[in-house]
Amino acid sequence: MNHVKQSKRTTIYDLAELAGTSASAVSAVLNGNWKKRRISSQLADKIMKIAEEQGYALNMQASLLRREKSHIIGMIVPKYDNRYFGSIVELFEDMARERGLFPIITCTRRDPELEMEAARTMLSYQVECLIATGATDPDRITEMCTGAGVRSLNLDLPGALAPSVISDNFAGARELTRRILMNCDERLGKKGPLLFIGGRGSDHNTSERIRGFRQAHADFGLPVEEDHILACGYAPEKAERALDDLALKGNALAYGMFVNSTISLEGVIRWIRRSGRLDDRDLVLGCFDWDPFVSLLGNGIEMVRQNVPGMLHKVFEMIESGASKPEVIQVPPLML
Amino acid sequence: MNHVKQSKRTTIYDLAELAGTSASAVSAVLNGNWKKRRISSQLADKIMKIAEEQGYALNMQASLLRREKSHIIGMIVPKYDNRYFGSIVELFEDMARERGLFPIITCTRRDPELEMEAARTMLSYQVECLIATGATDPDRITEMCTGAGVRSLNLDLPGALAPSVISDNFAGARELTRRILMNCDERLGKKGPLLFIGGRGSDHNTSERIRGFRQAHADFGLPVEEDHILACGYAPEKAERALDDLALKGNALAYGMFVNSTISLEGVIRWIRRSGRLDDRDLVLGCFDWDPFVSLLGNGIEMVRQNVPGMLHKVFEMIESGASKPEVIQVPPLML
DNA sequence: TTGAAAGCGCTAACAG
DNA sequence: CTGTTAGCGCTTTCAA
Repeated sequence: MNHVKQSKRTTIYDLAELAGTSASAVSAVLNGNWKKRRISSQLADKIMKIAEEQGYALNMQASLLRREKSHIIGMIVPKYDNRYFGSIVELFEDMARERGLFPIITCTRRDPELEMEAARTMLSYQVECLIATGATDPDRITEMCTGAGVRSLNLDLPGALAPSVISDNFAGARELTRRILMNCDERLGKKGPLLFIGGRGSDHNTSERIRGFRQAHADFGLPVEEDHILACGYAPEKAERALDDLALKGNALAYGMFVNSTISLEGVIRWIRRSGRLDDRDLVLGCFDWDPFVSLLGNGIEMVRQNVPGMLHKVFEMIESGASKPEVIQVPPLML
Repeated sequence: MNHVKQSKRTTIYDLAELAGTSASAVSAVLNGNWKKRRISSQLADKIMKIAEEQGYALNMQASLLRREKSHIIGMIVPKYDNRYFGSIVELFEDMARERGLFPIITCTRRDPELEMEAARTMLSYQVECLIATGATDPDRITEMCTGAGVRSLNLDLPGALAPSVISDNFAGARELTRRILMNCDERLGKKGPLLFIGGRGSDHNTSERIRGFRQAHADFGLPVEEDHILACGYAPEKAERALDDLALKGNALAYGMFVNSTISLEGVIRWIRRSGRLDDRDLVLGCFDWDPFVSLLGNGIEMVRQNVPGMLHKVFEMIESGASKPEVIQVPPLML
């Protein structure tokens, strides 16, 4: 049954026979190098017409096997469940296609093993370049790629072995913190230090943001309360639980919070609504991430939006320039 | 330079030479059919070890060219910018991998030409099956696939030529409308008819939802005001403009709205905030789509969540059963 | 202006 | 238990 399917597929030999010519002529015409081969436009037209009629579709596997370059570019991405990664993927596809590349993307759920498996699979598909977005262990991926003679780049989270394009997390967090502190003062007349919540303490972005958070406090001569830094992970429930724990310990809650992602923000808002401990009019929030609904939440939540087009332009710039030195390019996020 | 890259790639011939054996033995071992070929576990171990050391990666192109089945499954999807399509893609990848298939996904931005181009490309990559999700012209895609002897399925939006798995839009919309009407009554003491906003009147889902919307009105003995059906498209700005137009025409705005997607809801909420015409306490909303932030908006917005796992299970069930008769399977959405 | 032929890396008979 | 061999469909010299 599957054999039938196979034998049904039209090949260039079929077309050649129908056109009374050779496979190589068909190949040349189909690839648009018929003027280089000085094939008569008569023959070219005839071949094109027959291909059309037969619904011919190239067998990419055969073509790529013979060709020297695959024109395939791979990307791995942790999740599709927020606007940030969604827009990265959508724009990446577009930009790749514009450049005549075929993008393949896969989601690895922040799982190091899945990341490696996905990377290996992409190498099997002969990707020319692999972009590791938000990878938990980018250097292992780079090593694997290098071993196969394939370039790799890191996006969103930096690695030590390949070029990395990331947001300027320190500066962004410092400015966001400054704004939250100002809002606290203006809206509530409070000058207390803030709470930091969300993210993984072990990942570079979170630690840079914590550094910016501390710096902004220092800029105002404010202390940072150590137990108010809650890098509790990304899932909404984790943020909820962390806030519960803090409240249980009887710690005074801050008047303002720096939330490390929209995903964590979900949990924070849910906690606020649920706990009834604080009305959201008493609380000033800021979020290092962007989602259109957040601005509609109506609490004057400050947001930092990562500059996705800016970062992807950098990525393709480096791909095109052939850069492979492990430098870190920081792209300033947009303050909204 | 690229030639260097190529020649660096280890092949099974290299491994065979290093192991002092033949390429076919290496192939068998690497594919796990060495017991079928009764290769000594000694040799098998040796080959595995060498492959590991050399960082060998299969050349999928060569493998697929020779194999009869590609194990590649394709999906086209309109957008990545909302939770619905995000979760479809994420779960689809998982379920495909669980079944030993390699998923390739591409985003076609509701553009019929891009859809066809993407489908053609996927055929070139020898997909065994193509899922057209929310396609603007699913039947053209099916025709193209059929011509190449490839199966296709429609998801989210139905087609006439292939099996389709969609939400039960009529029943969902009817129930959602009922709830909005009840809320209007309970919260505002109003029994007036609702406004329908968002979507494309030409697409099946929207027209089914409008049918459910009408039916629910009929159930209550209410009229539907024809100029209150605004199938203005999906983008937030379109919803905003449509509401502006309606207001400009001096039409009385409804007390309740049926919003056809979260994307449209963005525009609706923005319009409400901007226009100052109505405070959101005076307005009852319902949305045929789900987003975690919407429940946090605090206006008691009713939502219908499409049953993504349910739909994808149906999809894979049909793939596995080999179904190709053009029936439409309706999966009830979840009422939240 | 065109065709014949080699071979990309792999798999699956088949022949030991 | 293992190796040799014939292609999969295509691109690309090379020869005519």
